[in-house]
Amino acid sequence: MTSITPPAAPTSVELMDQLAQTAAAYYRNFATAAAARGLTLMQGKMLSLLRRPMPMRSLADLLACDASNVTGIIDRLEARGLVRREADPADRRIKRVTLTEEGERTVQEIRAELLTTLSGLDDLGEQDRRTFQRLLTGIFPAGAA
Amino acid sequence: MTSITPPAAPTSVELMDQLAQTAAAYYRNFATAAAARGLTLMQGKMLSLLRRPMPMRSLADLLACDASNVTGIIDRLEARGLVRREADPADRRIKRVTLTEEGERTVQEIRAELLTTLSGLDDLGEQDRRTFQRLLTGIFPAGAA
DNA sequence: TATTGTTATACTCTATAACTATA
DNA sequence: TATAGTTATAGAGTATAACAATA
Repeated sequence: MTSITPPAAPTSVELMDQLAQTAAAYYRNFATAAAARGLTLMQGKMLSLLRRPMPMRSLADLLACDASNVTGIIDRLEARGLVRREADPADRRIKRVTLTEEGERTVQEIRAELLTTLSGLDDLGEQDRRTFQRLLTGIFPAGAA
Repeated sequence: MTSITPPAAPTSVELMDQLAQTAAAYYRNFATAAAARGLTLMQGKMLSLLRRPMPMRSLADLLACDASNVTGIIDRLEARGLVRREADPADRRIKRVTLTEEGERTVQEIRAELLTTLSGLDDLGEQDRRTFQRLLTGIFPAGAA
């Protein structure tokens, strides 16, 4: 046998553990970028969701949390001038949450800083980028990701 | 031009957004598995770290949080009989946190349930497994992952 | 002097339940 | 009746500061 044995492919459990490490690192870096602007992780996540004006209810659904939590988080973001509550002309029960200009700026700063911590992404070739996207989208059953 | 244009490879920003989705899905599933045993996300994470007995201080470092937080979380896990505080014979300042038998069982149950939500992993071939591991370990700079 | 762990404090996040305004 | 959002409440996570015990 002169052939070189390739390294064993990782098991599902090993991949799960690696995914846990990566998910933890992602949130650690996200929280750091948010904290640099005086925001908590949840406040930063909330801002990141507001690419378009959205009802409080939708934000609760996206965060998979109770609607009552959103009230407090939006309260604090509004007090800091990062978001606004606007009336929905079509349904007066609904309040649309909108980013202010400072809110937009803050989101962009957080995303830019996070992107620098993900420097490894820039070095990937086209094939790796396609594969990575396919793998990331495919590991959780439809609807869970 | 009769050739088929391949789909454009995702940009770094698109991959970052996909990673955010996947990280969120991971913790959502983890929290669900922990909640099924009456545990919070942090309590579940703490148990998962205890593959070996560890000083409180090490747990704080691994969770990237202040040491004072660990006291409360371990208090609640100890009150439920899932962990024990043991003296370190070599350094009496240190308390080693150890899983009880029920704690071990609980960790294994959570991991098993989480693995079923990651059913997509089982379908990956050897090449995809190697690539996925390489990509997950490479996107954060050394020390941040 | 430095380190480990705890306590006290204040703030944030979280789910539950009850409430209002609107549909 | 049902839905959107708020309030009140209690429990959990979080950082800061101060402390006791040990190194």
